[in-house]
Amino acid sequence: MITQTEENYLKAIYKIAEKEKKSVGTNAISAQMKTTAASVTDMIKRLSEKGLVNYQKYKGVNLTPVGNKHATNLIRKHRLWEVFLVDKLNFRWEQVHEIAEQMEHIDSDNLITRLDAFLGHPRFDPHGDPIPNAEGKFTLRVQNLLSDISPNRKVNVLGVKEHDSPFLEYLNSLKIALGTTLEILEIVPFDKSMKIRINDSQETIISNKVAQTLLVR
Amino acid sequence: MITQTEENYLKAIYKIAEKEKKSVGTNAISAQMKTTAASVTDMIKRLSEKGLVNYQKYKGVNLTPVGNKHATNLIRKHRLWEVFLVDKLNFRWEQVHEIAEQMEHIDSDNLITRLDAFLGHPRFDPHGDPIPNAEGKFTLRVQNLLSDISPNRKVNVLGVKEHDSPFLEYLNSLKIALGTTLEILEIVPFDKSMKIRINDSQETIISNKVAQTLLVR
DNA sequence: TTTCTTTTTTAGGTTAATCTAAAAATTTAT
DNA sequence: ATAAATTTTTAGATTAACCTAAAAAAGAAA
Ligand SMILES: [Mn+2]
Ligand SMILES: [Mn+2]
Ligand SMILES: [Mn+2]
Ligand SMILES: [Mn+2]
Repeated sequence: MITQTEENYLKAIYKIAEKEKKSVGTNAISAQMKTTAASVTDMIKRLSEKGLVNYQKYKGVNLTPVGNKHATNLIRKHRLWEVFLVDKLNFRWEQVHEIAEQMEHIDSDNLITRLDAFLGHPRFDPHGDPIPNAEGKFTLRVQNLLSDISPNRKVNVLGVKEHDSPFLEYLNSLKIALGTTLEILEIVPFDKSMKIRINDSQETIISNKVAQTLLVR
Repeated sequence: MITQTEENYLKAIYKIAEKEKKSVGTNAISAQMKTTAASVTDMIKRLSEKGLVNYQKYKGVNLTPVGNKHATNLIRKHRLWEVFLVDKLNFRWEQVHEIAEQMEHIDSDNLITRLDAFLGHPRFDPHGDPIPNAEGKFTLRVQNLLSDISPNRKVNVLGVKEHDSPFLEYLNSLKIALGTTLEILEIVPFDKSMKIRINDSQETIISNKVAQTLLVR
């Protein structure tokens, strides 16, 4: 039996390990989970007892194969529920993350198998994130950060790296969504801000920080 | 903030109060919740602190209006999710209760409003139980126990009073579902068992205990 | 290679939710 | 009305998940 709290820790560890390939430190986890380092040490011991992480004092943790499987399954459930909320219940992309945070803990393999079929086996969620299959394998895709694209090129928005509601609402206000076409008109050398044309109509300037959160091709 | 455990207690108290109109005793709750009487006393104090139940030592509890609203809302969520599982994900009626026990705790009014619309504002769940509206009002309906119907009458199955999976599977094996027509052919005086014809075809004998769990009109 | 800084762990404590065993109150039976 | 049976509460523990403050280890800088 894995508790909801333990599941949240596993997901946090997975997400940190995703970017920093080395072993995951106590402080990084406490930041992600918004708890104290002391609480993390407690929990790490419990996860280690249960065989979900490998742990050596002062050396940080790594997910075991079992822990990794569990973490990817949580991500699978989270993203499938997000698709459900957007495709079937007409939520907008900035509204679904919080609800999916709760739904991902529902425990029923049968439910997820059926949900996946009901949704037509989606491969990406409403933020463009890949949905791992039942074995935990992710679909790979050619994608770049908008910030790495050179001027005078036209690209399509595939995803966003930030699920934060205010950020997504800002994109809404710019009429940027998944599938939107962006043409890079100009890059200001000083701060790397970009002048872009959105869907062949309005022109705007976006900061480099924003360009770094947009995945395109 | 109401915890999942507190929610489960509220629902238990509601269900007990539904049949026995007087105040709900500690033992009745401990039986329903499968805990000890001592644990119930602890929890009752907490619920009372939070204004969800009225409590006097040794006198049992009653839901306050706030507690009652919360309980009916849980039942609303539980039953709506059951409809979703059966109508949209093609689960059978004996498979959904356990999953709905988990889903009923998802906290989002917006979600439930949209789910209700997505399902076409259903008024009854897959077991024939009424779904309270957002204000907690139940649809009333003319219905009787099959055990109270006299011979030579034809009735329709409206609901079942037992959600237990083995019992529902037994009904499946008899080809009895919601909407099924039953004709009472004969009642054995000794044990009140009934000879019935199901959907104008097979004849069977069912015990009085079974006849007492079937709601018909 | 000391010394300073940061990270991590330990020590000790809290709250929610549970338990068993024993005491107290209430209800039922004689 | 007293005794017996039942119900309910209290007392005292346990476990998960958290916290603060202090100690210890590891890493970086002087
Ligand atoms: Mn999300
Ligand atoms: Mn997402
Ligand atoms: Mn149910
Ligand atoms: Mn039901």
